[in-house]
Amino acid sequence: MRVAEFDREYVLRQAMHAFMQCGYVKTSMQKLTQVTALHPGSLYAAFGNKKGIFLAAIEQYQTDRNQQFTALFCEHKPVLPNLRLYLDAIIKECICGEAMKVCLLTKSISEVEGQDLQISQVLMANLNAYENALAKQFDRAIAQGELPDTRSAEHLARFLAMGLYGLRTYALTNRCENDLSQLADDLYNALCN
Amino acid sequence: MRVAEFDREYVLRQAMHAFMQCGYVKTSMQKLTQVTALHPGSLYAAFGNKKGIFLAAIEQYQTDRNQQFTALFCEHKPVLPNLRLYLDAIIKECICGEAMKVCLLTKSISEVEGQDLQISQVLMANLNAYENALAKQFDRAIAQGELPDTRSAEHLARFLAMGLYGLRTYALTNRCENDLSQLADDLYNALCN
DNA sequence: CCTTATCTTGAATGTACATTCAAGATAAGG
DNA sequence: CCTTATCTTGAATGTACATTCAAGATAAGG
Repeated sequence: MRVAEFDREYVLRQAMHAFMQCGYVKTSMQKLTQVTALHPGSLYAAFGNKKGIFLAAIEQYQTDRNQQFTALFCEHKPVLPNLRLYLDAIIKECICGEAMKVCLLTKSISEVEGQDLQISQVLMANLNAYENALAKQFDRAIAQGELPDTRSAEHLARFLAMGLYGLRTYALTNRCENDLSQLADDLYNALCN
Repeated sequence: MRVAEFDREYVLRQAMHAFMQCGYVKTSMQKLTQVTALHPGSLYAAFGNKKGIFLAAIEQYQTDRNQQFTALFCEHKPVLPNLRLYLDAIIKECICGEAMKVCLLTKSISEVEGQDLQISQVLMANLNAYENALAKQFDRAIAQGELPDTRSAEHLARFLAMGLYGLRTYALTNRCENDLSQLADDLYNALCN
């Protein structure tokens, strides 16, 4: 007879950004109450515990990323130019100092791998889904004759996923835009030549 | 008039493995006393605090990796076959479930980036040194005619570094040896073709 | 307007942790 | 063998943290 007041998406996006900035362990409940403007009791009522908040934030992250992805790789258009745009967008994220420069999924799996099986499995599932989404695009590119069928779509997707994980990590050591753009070019050429 | 009893290298390697497994924050002093078989007082006397232990462990890690690297890429031999061996060695590390499957430097920079400037800078410096070591090898490969000089050694080193960071992260999501070997092949071909 | 189920509040709790320190142990110099 | 500087020991300390819970607030149904 009283309804929850907060905006779940807003709360989860705030939590998501905190986790991207500080990681899972280092993001304290106190910090989460600050960024969400919710009191501990409310957070625990809504999500159970810190792990519950984290898992819900991962879900929100994946939802948002999916939306961004399907908006860019819209059907009826050639794939490769969109891939270029996608790479450029990622470079931009890497350069701006914001939290979005990291991928919550890869950052988190690197952190919790070997510590929390449940979280690891959720992250692996999400990353595999991402790879499959990439493969779908390569499938389309091959079907439309944009790419030869010498390498399978899965093969290409795997390589691109690896490259993007590496690109984001590399950007932590070198934020020179030229160097990063060149790496994106190399990646593109390795896939499309 | 009494000399420290413990073996510094042994202690740091034990600490190093703990940090690789659990990360910086999640490796407790209690865990460090366990794996090093040293009491808190001794660790604090020797390294100041937890951060001091971590920085010393990073130094040990870099020393060990350097030794492994220079042993493999010995002078007087062609570079490219050694690069292949190096890639194979990394794949092996990724597949075995040990702590060595992660790179302490990239795992740590992903964890502490934005939290501790001093540690970040040490890690960045070490990763840049690694990239330079790779560039040196490509320099030699170009000079010996193993590679054309269409791309600079720095350029090739940057791409390989990115690829290896990505490969290790990708291996956390997919431990299939065939897939990883294929990725290593792709990486090699992107550099050498 | 009143009831009541549900939500919000924030102080209180217990635990895990990094760090300290005083007492005890030990090896080198004499 | 004795002295003493340094090392080792491990219990004690204070802090940061995740979580709980009882009291207060609020909105929907009647």
